[in-house]
This record gives sequence, C-alpha cells and structure tokens, in this order.
Amino acid sequence: MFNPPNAKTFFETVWEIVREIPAGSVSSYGQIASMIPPDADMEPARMQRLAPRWVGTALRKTPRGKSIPWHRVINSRGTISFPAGSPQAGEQRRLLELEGVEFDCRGRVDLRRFSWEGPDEAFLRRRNLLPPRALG
DNA sequence: CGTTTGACTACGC
DNA sequence: CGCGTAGCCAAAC
Repeated sequence: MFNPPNAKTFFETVWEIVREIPAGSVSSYGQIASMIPPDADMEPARMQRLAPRWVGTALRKTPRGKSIPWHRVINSRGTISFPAGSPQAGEQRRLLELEGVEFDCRGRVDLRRFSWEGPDEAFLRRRNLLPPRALG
C-alpha cells in the first residue's frame, strides 16, 4: 500500500489533516491514519496496524515554514513519542504546554480531555476524505 | 545497493 | 498498568 505515487499523496494528506488540529488539542498517529482511506487492495485491519508508522514517517518529513503544527500529534498512550529527555521531546512538550495542554507527573496527556474530535465535515468534503458511512 | 532504523499500535503476559 | 513483541515497509545511511 501507499506505493508510489500514492506515498506522496499520503504524506500530503497527513500534513493537511494535521494542519486542522486546533491549538490546545492533540491527535494521535493512529487517529490520523484512520482518517485516510486505504488503497483498494489493502485490508483495513492491516492498514490500521501499519499506517500509524507511516504517519510518523510523513510527520518526520514535515516541511518547515508551512505552519503545520506537528507538535499536536502524540501517540495513542497520550505520551510524546520522541525519546524522553531528547531535545525534540522537550520542544514538543513546551509547545503543547504553551497551548494549554497539560501533562501529568508521568508525562502523559489525558486524551479524554485534550484529544481532537476530528476535522469538520467541510474539510473532509473538501479533501474527499468522507468515510463511506458518512456519504450522503 | 544491502542494512538499519523508525515521531506506532494492538495484544499477550 | 508496564514491558516485550509482531507486523513487515519506506527512508535514511
């Protein structure tokens, strides 16, 4: 899946979605992955297991200067995925705290409180990302 | 080119 | 809960 030229589209779709995450909210790699329809020949279960890694790959290649809030994406456990103590982890946490996102004593965000609900329907329609169930 | 690495996640202990 | 692991691919060396 996501074989070229689809990979490029996948990356750009990730960035588009991440750009929709409002300040003060966080999303997860898996949540973003679940918004992107798999290739026609891809089993959804497999997709769900593998795609989050590719979301991370896409995010690692995030273009600078395009106002993409990369720091609002954390993992499904509510923690920052960069190694603890790394400069990148510190930077991500700093940016999130500036927006009001709180971390507990173990460095975890309460996803119940801060998780993004997802893009609005206008965005989904514009990007042609509406899931089959939501069509019509 | 072959190898290693990776901003993940679900699942089993 | 926490830790280890499978999954199995594209970048980055």
